[in-house]
Amino acid sequence: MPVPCDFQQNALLGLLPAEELNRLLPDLERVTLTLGQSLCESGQHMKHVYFPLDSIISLLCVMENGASTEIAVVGYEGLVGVSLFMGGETTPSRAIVQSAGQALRLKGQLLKNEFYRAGPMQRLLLRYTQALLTQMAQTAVCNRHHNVDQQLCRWLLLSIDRLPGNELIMTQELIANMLGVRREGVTESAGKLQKAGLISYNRGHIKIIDRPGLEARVCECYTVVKEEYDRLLNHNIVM
Amino acid sequence: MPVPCDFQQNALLGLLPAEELNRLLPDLERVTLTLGQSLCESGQHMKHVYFPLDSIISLLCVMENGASTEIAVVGYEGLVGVSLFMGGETTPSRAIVQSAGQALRLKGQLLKNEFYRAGPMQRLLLRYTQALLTQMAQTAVCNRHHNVDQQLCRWLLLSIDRLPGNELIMTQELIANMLGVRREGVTESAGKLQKAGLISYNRGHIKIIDRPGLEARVCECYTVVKEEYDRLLNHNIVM
DNA sequence: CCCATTATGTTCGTTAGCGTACAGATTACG
DNA sequence: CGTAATCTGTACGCTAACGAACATAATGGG
Repeated sequence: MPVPCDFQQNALLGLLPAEELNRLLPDLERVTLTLGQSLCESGQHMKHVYFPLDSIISLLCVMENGASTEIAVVGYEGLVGVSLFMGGETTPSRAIVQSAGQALRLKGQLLKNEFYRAGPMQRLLLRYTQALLTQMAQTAVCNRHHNVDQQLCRWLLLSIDRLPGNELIMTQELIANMLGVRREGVTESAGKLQKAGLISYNRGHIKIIDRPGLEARVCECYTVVKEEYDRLLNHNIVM
Repeated sequence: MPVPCDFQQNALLGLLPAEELNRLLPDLERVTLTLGQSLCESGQHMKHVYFPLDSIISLLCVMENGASTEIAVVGYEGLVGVSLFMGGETTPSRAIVQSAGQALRLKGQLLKNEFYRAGPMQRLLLRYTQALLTQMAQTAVCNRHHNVDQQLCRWLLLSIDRLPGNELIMTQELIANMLGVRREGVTESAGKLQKAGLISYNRGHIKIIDRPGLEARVCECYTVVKEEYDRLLNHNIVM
């Protein structure tokens, strides 16, 4: 008897018609992801795709000298492993667990089988991939034109949107890696936000106190991405 | 009697099996694109998709204040309009003709019909979209970590790879818009390249003199993108 | 409880790129 | 041909972010 899976916590799975969902359900395996765990190294084949529940995964572009930048973030609204059904099998980016938690995983081949039925699952995954495209594009322009203060706000909001509570476990060092800036820069920006009473943190625990305040400071990039996700994945879709 | 179309100039079309190609051929319409022409405005529905032949199209992310950054470039190796078959119909980015020339265009609905046959065309377009994802991701990290000199080299190489000759028609002002930097910054970087004997230009005409020299100066981002395109689109693919 | 480890705070000189302003130089066009 | 428009070159002060170095503070394992 299969352990009951709260698949609806993942928005993509929740959008699937019952028929498709029932086909997948027996093969969805619940796993616990730990902070810093790698789900996918650059150029490596993935055995599984992951549907996060309350965990968050960062997609990072890592350069030869070790410097990195987050190009997208994936939570309950998405899945990790689009390259499997897109046909390339691998990607040059890494997938790192940014916030520990649960996810449902599925063998890559089973996802591909479902995808190639060319039914609702395919259309859903493609729209999700387009949303991911938008997030990457907006990250590129944000990296170019906005300062660390704004980017930190964006990053905090994107993260907290994908978590059940209002607290995240994350050091400034790690945030700096994600944003591709210095740790000291994050310390300074975070200090401003704390002084303004928007967040409070100590040693790897960041609490969001005044979310509207953060939204008032964030650059447009956050909103653009959020609205595109809503448009592509959140409304009544003819499957 | 249809005008013969040199469709093979477009690599995507050239990779299609005869059957698929013959189905599309009658509906491919040759058009001339002029510098600066917009093929797609942010959030607007596209009537057609475009398969560039010798033209180049820039995908730009434009912000509220008018500042912009190029997030990807499309030439003979690709097509403009992935959002049509990805299901979102629109995207928040603009598509601007960066180098005048010819393209084949196809009514959006016809492309979608072909895509939904779930055959070789679908698999090809999806792999192309993944290549585009990589280009965007690498652009994001390049914007973060590399200086204008390196980015200009990358931009020049990406452009010249998509052109028949070794000359491009492009002012420094426009390059600055693409890279999302000041015009003066481009003037300075281009001056260095000219002094080093790698390029020569005057008033909107840039000639590549020493391509290996450019490759020696460019950041890894160029190579990563190029190799990923080759891997995804250039080898013997089981259609 | 102590000490090694890890996280955060602060400083300081350096630099790349910005914004602005303006001066030549080339082209387009009436 | 001559004037306006466009393109390119150069200069200058300013700022955000960098790199490096070091201080303080909290945590956790022996």
